[in-house]
Amino acid sequence: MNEGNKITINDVAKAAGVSKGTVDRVLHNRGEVSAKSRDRILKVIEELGYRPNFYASILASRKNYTISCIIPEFNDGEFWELTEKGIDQGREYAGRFGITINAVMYDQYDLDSFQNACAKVLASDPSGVVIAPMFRNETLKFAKELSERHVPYVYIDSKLEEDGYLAYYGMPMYQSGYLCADILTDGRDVRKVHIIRIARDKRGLSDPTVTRRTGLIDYIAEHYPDCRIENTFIDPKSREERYRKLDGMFAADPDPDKYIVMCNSRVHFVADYLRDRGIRTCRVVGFDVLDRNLSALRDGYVQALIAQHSDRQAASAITAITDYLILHTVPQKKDNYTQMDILNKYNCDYYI
Amino acid sequence: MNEGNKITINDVAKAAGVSKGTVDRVLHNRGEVSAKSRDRILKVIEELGYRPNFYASILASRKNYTISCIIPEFNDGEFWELTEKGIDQGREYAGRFGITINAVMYDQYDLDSFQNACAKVLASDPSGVVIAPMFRNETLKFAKELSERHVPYVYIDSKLEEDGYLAYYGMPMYQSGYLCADILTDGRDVRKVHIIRIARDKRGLSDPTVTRRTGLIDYIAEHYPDCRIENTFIDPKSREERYRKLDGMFAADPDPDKYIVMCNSRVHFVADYLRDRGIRTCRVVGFDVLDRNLSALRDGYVQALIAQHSDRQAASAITAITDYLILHTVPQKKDNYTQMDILNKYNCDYYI
DNA sequence: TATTTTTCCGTTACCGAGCACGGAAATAAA
DNA sequence: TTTATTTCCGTGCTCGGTAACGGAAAAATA
Repeated sequence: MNEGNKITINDVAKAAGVSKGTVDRVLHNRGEVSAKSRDRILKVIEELGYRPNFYASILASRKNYTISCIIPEFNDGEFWELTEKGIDQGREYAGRFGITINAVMYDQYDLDSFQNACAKVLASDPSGVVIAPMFRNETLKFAKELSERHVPYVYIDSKLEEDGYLAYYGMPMYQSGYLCADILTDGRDVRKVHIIRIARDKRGLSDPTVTRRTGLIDYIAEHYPDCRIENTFIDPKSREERYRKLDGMFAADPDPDKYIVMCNSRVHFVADYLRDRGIRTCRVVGFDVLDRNLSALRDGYVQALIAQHSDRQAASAITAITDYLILHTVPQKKDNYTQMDILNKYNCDYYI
Repeated sequence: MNEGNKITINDVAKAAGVSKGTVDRVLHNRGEVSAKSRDRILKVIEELGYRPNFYASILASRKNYTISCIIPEFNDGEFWELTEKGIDQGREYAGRFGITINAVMYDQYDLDSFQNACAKVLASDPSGVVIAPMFRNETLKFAKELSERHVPYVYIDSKLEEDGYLAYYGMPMYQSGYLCADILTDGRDVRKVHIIRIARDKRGLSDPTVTRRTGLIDYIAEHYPDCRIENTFIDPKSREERYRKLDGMFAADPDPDKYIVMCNSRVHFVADYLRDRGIRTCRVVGFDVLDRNLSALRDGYVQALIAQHSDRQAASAITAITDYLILHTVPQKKDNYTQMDILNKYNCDYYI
């Protein structure tokens, strides 16, 4: 609202008995103001409820703000593509305030790559940072550096156990696993659940879906104490390997009505297998709205997807920093858990 | 982006060999410009890719834009409350551009009240209008008047079969009914579905949920050809009357495992009844996230809710008009169907 | 006390656009 | 041809801040 707020910097100056130059100096902590007039001006600002007009401000100051976004690199159709879309949305908003957004990608399986990305961003002297962290220690170090430089930063996707960040936007991981189990079992007489997991070759990598899997397992334990859980590891790089593993899984379990779940966005691997083998008797649930997952959903090889608007997470992160830089406002809530969307073949086409 | 775009009105003036005053005149069609220089200026603007700086613009022009929102009035906890929240969000966005939002409510069961609201809005000479229409003919008349005055207007919730509107934000009603039926039946052996409907005393009112009910019925017919559908009408004003009707319904149908659905936001009526009667054997599905519906969901008297972000619809509508007024941009898509959210007890707490 | 150095603050020229005002040039009327 | 009207356009002030510049007053030093 700009209505009653017609108080300008000149009004403040007049009321404080100084010139607007002096008021501007205290507004921006530019020094060269005596303690006495500083206090007086501050008091007047308070009393009058002065709020600077940010159009005038942006117009006059030829500042060049930059927000850097650090996210994992990706191929077409992969999870992080949606995040990049959100960055584009954020760019549009921030662009209106003359803020430049630049995205820096890293290999989420390579620590060096992450370090490089962080170093590059630090070197570019950003006004704000959005980060999707994958390596705990490195991120903590990075966050500390940002804090010391008073650079605001926002976590997306996941966050760390420190509290220097301006905000966090992500999904409640544990609950998403719990929810997923509920949808998978669907009140039926479930005796066994197959969790398909990605075989991770490199050690020392934090698996972001472990919390989710815990939620899943807890639900099963609470609601289906007699239900067995079986893990099958597949290789994201090799189709043949995957098919061999899944063939093995099907051979070992004679029951054709299987309950299959994946805790990450790669459920299309399972769907492809089922399609090729002509298997339609399984109930399959996975996560995230990749194109390949959606078509599996439409074709009936996947019954449900749990989705999150990771685009909105990124966009909100950029908006938060923009508002912080321009309007000097802090997000209403620091930790923002985005909703968990349940998609099936009847509502997925309207998911935007 | 404002980066490469450093071309100012002065650059244009210089390039066209006129003064900025003249450029400004053609920019705002204020006349008093010869056809010759007009064309030249237009050409230069095109060539240079000039985009006016809207900070400067807003700062200089002391215009007073107002957007009026016409929605049904409501009591605490009712459906339209969420829309009003969205209006507040929109107000915050629009407020940044010095735009005032004012909401005008009407009695959705009273034509006169709607007419009054429209007349009042027209009299206030708004810069833009957001409307949730309930009365077809009156709305058409109103829309025509707005078109003639070149006042942009946006439909929310539902729209009409004319195309003068700037945008529309709402739920796909038919599909929501279809989806609802899928969730209600849930792949089970359903023989009978009870639709609980609100008894409408006044005639001539368009029931916005009729399309939704059609989708519901179509799904049943396609997937459960032998399933019977039974309608029960209840009175929103009288609890006793409702209980009598529902008692009757339960008495007439001996099967305790009933499938019950409501196509509007009042499913809490059913939940209250079930709670009071201690009935936990039914599967109940309804619409919209009222507080009373949510607690019914948590307590297990309702199994699922189909929700829409009607707050975002309103906020988007206001954003669209704001951007149209300030940035002179038109929404990417004219018809925007918001996603249908499936809520159960495990994800409803994260629905925001 | 005279001089140098700091501290502190007012003045002023912008930023990019909107618009009122007044006047020159072109046209119409005398 | 002179005068009255139009048509058309440039000038200059404004909006609310930003920040460089320079100078007066106060403090420090000689």
